[in-house]
Amino acid sequence: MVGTHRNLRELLEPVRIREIGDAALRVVSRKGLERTTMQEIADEAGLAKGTLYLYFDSRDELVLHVAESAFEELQVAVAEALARDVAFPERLAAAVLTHVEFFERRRDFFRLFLSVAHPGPGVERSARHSRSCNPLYRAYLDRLASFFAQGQAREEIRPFPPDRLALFVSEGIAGLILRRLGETDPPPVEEDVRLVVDTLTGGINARRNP
Amino acid sequence: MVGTHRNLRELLEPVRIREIGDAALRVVSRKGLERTTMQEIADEAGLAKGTLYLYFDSRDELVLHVAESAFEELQVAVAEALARDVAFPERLAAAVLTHVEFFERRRDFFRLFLSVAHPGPGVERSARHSRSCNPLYRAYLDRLASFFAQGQAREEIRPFPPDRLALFVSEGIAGLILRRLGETDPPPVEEDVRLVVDTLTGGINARRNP
DNA sequence: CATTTCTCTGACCGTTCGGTCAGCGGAGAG
DNA sequence: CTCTCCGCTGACCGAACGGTCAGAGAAATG
Repeated sequence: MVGTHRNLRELLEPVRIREIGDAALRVVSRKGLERTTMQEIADEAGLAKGTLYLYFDSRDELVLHVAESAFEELQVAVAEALARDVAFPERLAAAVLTHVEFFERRRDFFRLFLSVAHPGPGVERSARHSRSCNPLYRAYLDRLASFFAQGQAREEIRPFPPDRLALFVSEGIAGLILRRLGETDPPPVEEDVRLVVDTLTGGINARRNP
Repeated sequence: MVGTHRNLRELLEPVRIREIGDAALRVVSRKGLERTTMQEIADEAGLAKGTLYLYFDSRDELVLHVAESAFEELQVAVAEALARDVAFPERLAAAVLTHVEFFERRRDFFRLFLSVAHPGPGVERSARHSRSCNPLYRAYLDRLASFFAQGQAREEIRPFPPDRLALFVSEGIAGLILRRLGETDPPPVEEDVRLVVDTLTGGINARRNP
């Protein structure tokens, strides 16, 4: 019967895609994006290399798919924190906390996040690795920038270029997270979050009147 | 005469090492560290690939040598700014300015700086690319951290963990520089420097009484 | 049972890269 | 002019990677 075949394929394909994607994420988190090979993803997924090409046209397409999924997850989490209708410093704190906690939960995604955020070469494109996922990081930064712009419109924060500010903050946080992931026993999340939030809200100068 | 031969070799070796190192830096700045090949460095230096191996044992050793030279140059520049005996915010501003200007002058080094700063893989070592240059970035961060620690001893800045603060600031600045290098017409250096310095000294909150 | 129709496999291919080495060619010595 | 020395060359090698494809093998069909 033909219907059975259709059902099997339609049921199997999403499962395989998810299996392969999850395996890819695990391998990337261990080895970094550049050193992740199709063979290793296949081994991790318990499949043969050729099978990967039944569900993805190329390595780049696979990476792009995984990156898109993970970025969307991050977007949703941070957007939720930014959307709460509370005072500005609280929203900022919530966003930073969400950000750090997200990568604490999804350690496997952070390496991919970094690889996507920092485009490999400068001018010369045409890599064998996906360059096309940059827009994902751009979109992520834009959301943060518009948050700052919104605060500036309400005259709650100083008129720095919002995109520059977003970049500075985002990269600073990413640096802390990267360090955390390398530490066997990182300090509590709240400590790093407080550093960022306090610095941003009040600077690093000692309080004259505590 | 034997002396002539000795002189030639002793004179030639440092020159070749410098030529090859400079060529490597140029190629890395164009293509990124991962995509820089020995063949391309050789072409850039006007030599054959085999010649590189007369002066360096391996690709990793070449990269390490170039990274060490460049990091030392950066260290000297920033240390100089940090050493001035002026008030704290001024020293900070000078350091940030020096940092940004250094990479504005030495664009060719920044890509290598990034590759060295962010260790490729997480746990698994044994890459074909040099992992041994991480200490260079660590040393760089330590200097910045001790600057903050010094300020804390004088109770001029708040008691955040100095190494964390250094990391946050350093990565934030690096993000801004990376953006600048990608822009065809970046804003003046002073603008980005002011963003960082003002944020660090006073936070991003709008001044209540300007 | 044979036949058809799937998914899945892993040996294989072309390419790229780090690294090697037999030998070239010019400069100096006799 | 010949011989020796030596910095330099680039063809070559093996390893590793992304990607392919003929066919194995299970499952459904008759």
